Amino acid sequence: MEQQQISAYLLKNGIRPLQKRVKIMSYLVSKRNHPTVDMIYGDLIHEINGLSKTTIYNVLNLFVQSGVALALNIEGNEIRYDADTSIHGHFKCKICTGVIDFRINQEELPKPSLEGFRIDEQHYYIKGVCSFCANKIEA
Amino acid sequence: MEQQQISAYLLKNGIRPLQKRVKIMSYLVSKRNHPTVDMIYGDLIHEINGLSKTTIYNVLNLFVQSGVALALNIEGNEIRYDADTSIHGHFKCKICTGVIDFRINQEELPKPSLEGFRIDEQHYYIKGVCSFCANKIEA
DNA sequence: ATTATTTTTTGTAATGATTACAAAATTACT
DNA sequence: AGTAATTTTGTAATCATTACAAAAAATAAT
Repeated sequence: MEQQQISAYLLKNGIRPLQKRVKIMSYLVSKRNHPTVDMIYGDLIHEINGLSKTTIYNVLNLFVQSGVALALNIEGNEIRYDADTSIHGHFKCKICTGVIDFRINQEELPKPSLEGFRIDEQHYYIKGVCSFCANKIEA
Repeated sequence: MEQQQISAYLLKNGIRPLQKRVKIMSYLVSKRNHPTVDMIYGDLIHEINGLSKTTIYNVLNLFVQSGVALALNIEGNEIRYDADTSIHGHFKCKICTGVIDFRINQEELPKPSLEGFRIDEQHYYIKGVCSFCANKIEA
């Protein structure tokens, strides 16, 4: 996606499209790697002059509050971020620690009997070993 | 559940049923409140003489590794523990911060197309506002 | 354009949860 | 009981995240 499109997207969601915000969203959208703050920082520090880790925290919190990113809590010690806010599941491999998406439809998700509850977010996480790592173990 | 039953259950899962382990498992099973370590510590410190928070961490990690407890990562800053290892979902209320179970069947969960992946754990979390808190807001 | 005002970013310090580790205590074995 | 192995304890270290005030940047007003 072009920076222009990113800017328009942020603006539409009530976020002023400042340079660093656009770059961070751009990173999320293009990489699709469900990064931690450290991963984003490690990559963007080379690209953005004088970037602070605090800024990444600020911007990501803003993104989550504004609904343009999801905070994934798959493992207790790290928060990962995802710019894909549509319904989908996440698989985390115990070996390579990578997180990958898998498609699910809203209709597929179980409808819990939660009478009178307001549902804001639905998260479906699977943990295990990905096929690539499973093959390596066998071999 | 009686302490005897807890002991037998732990033993069956390869965990030596030492006193504190039995008490902590007993707490999880009877309370069913998806506690954090601090919640467990705050409650059991009165009951168990000279209990250390580190012990709770050790024991819970052992429980999770041995498969007799689940670590829930619903929110990034806290791990909650659940002795119910059967398939079920969790709802976390943003207002009262409480976590409650809801029933789902294995068959209801979507079957992702993850060819060659080994699936160890499935977690389904919903965040929102529980009916009790929703009523209070309206009123 | 220049200045003033608001918003954002920065950097350091504080917080809070979890882990590391060595000593003390407990448990199991002979 | 005596010894070895395991567990628990308590403090210190670590790591991710947040608080906060100063600096910088962006926006609005003159």
